[in-house]
Amino acid sequence: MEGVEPDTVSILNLAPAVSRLEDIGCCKSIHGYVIRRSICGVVLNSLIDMYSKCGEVHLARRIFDRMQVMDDDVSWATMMAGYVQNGCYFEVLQLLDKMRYKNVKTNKVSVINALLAAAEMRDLERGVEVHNCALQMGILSDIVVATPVVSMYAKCGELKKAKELFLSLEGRDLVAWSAFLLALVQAGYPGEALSMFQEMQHEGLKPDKVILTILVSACAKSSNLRLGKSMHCYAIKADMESDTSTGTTLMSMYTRLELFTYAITLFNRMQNKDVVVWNTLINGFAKYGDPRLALEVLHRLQLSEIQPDSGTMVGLISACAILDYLDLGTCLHGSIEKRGFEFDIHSPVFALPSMCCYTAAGGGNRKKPR
DNA sequence: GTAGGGTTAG
Repeated sequence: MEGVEPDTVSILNLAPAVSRLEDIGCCKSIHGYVIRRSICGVVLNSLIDMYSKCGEVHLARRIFDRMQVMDDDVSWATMMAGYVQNGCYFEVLQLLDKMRYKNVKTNKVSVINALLAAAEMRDLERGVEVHNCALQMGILSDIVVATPVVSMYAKCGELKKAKELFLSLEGRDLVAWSAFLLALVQAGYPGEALSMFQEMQHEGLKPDKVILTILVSACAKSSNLRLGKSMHCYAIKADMESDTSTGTTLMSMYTRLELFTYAITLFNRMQNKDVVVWNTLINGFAKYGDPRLALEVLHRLQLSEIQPDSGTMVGLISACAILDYLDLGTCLHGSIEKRGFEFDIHSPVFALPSMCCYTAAGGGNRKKPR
């Protein structure tokens, strides 16, 4: 960028690139340039988006609050999207109130983000309000708007309404289907999700990675191993098995259905193992298999470059509970209280599992490993 | 310029 004076157009081009890099330093230098040149107007919307995508939503809000064009509906929608991206759902609904008060018009994007926030807040009343608003605006025929409406009803416990609405939609695509199938699984109807999947196939749609993860988790939850295996075959044929998320869900299904050899094979075959992959195996052994193996996997995790997190702890603590490893359990507990879940891999806590076979409290009558 | 879907554990 040396010697080049970026103008407004350049800022519009630069901001999305910086967002992808999530480089806060770049954000600030662009922002500084904007201030020095007294650039104002709608170009600042891209700065709101940029800061939000870099996780600095309070800085985005500062720009939003200082903007002159407070009646620009895109500014409001961008700010709302920023809050959703950062999990600040309450603030989205606050903005919605303020918009109404100031008579700013709602647009498709503000409606979508208000729906997402209402869903996460489990605020059915606000959700219905925004749904009605979408109806009045005549934008409900747009699948991009209708999909979050379906999710909102499902998350607020109105599964019947969600289903009714989903089935009335025209032009259901994979995203709409995934929202609906997930709603069924999360509401505790994995079997129904699997039968609705047949319906999806009749519409000529083929599952992508996202749908596949939902379906595999549905197979696990409904103990449908036959279908689960056929999903696995599909994943292999569609070259999705090596995908970390898909592989994780498959591993989880196999541990849940106690096919540990399958899970381990998948684990060993996986190229990019993140902490979730490790946790899945640890938790799988702890909950459905031999908890001593969970501790063994932990030992291997220590030798890798991956940092354990709170999900790792969940499996370890339950393994300690089953094995009556009171000393180790107490130690982990103390460490959690003291340091939260930010563990250093070199922490002595993580050296304990390898020697805990010598310190097992024993004597308990709880479930023992086979 | 802003915009709808996912996996582990609990």
